[in-house]
Amino acid sequence: MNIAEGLPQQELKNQFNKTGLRFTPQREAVWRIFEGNPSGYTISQATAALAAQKVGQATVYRTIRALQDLGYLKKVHDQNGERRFVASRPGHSHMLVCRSCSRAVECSDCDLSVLEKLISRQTGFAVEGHHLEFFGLCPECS
Amino acid sequence: MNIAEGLPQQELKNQFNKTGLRFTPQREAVWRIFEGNPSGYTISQATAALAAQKVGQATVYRTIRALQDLGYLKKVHDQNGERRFVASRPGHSHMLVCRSCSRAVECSDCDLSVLEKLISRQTGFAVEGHHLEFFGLCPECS
DNA sequence: AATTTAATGAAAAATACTATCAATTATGAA
DNA sequence: TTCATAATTGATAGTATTTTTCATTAAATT
Ligand SMILES: [Zn+2]
Ligand SMILES: [Zn+2]
Ligand SMILES: [Zn+2]
Ligand SMILES: [Zn+2]
Repeated sequence: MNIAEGLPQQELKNQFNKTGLRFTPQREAVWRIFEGNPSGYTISQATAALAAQKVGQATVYRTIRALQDLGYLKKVHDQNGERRFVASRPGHSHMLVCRSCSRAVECSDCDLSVLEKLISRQTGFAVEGHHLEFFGLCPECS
Repeated sequence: MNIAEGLPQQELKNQFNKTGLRFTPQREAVWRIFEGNPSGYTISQATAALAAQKVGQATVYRTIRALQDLGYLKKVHDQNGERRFVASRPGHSHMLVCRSCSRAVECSDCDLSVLEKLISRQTGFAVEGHHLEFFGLCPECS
């Protein structure tokens, strides 16, 4: 329902360590800018913001990928089709993205089983999953 | 329900002309490779395939964008996250993409109104639309 | 402390995409 | 047809994005 605010750094550190990765100051810096901004960042915005904190470009790319893999960042598309990354909880969910301010809210309600069965019957596909993203206006922008 | 096969070239020509564009041999060549392949192409696959037909790279980019704008190509994501373009009918629809062969099938059934209302109530967002993509195994790959 | 392993970042390399523009091709009016 | 007009093409150059390399640094382990 809500984006990952106030996520204990410890959880993230543990998740990194679990896979043999280290939760370095740079990686923490990357996480912090995302955690603090519900509108997320495009890659170039993130590299710009983090350059000011002396985090190198390659590290930004690598860390965004790692956070994605761990499920703490999800990809969304803003109004003009640009790809953004926003903080999220791991696991399946859907994102709502504001077309005005790009604020993203995570939503874990997911009942597409009826639709999936219908589509499965109609097409013969064995449907295994989906990606679903909503867009509209957030409460502030309405 | 089904991808755009056997689409009369005339319809496409008319759509191009309607906006002052010409349906040139190059554009027809681009359309034909997509029309003939339900798995679609990544940009680089398309440029490679069309280079063999003497269609330049810039023309491929331009034509893919034009076909997208007209609604005859839609963007999907294959199993390893790569962006592909596949033939489609204009208008809102959802794509099912096979995780094995990338075959895509278009599905126009769309009843997310209940879910959208639920999410709207829960988040305060004025939901205006969505992007939904399914993945699984096509009949051939099952 | 010494050893091992992972991470960083500057730079280079590889890819992806866009813009330019002279030449070509289509369209339509006279 | 002929001429003028407008759109398209594609080679090339330019820009942007992403990945790789690798010497150095930092962290963890013994
Ligand atoms: Zn907003
Ligand atoms: Zn879902
Ligand atoms: Zn398949
Ligand atoms: Zn829909």
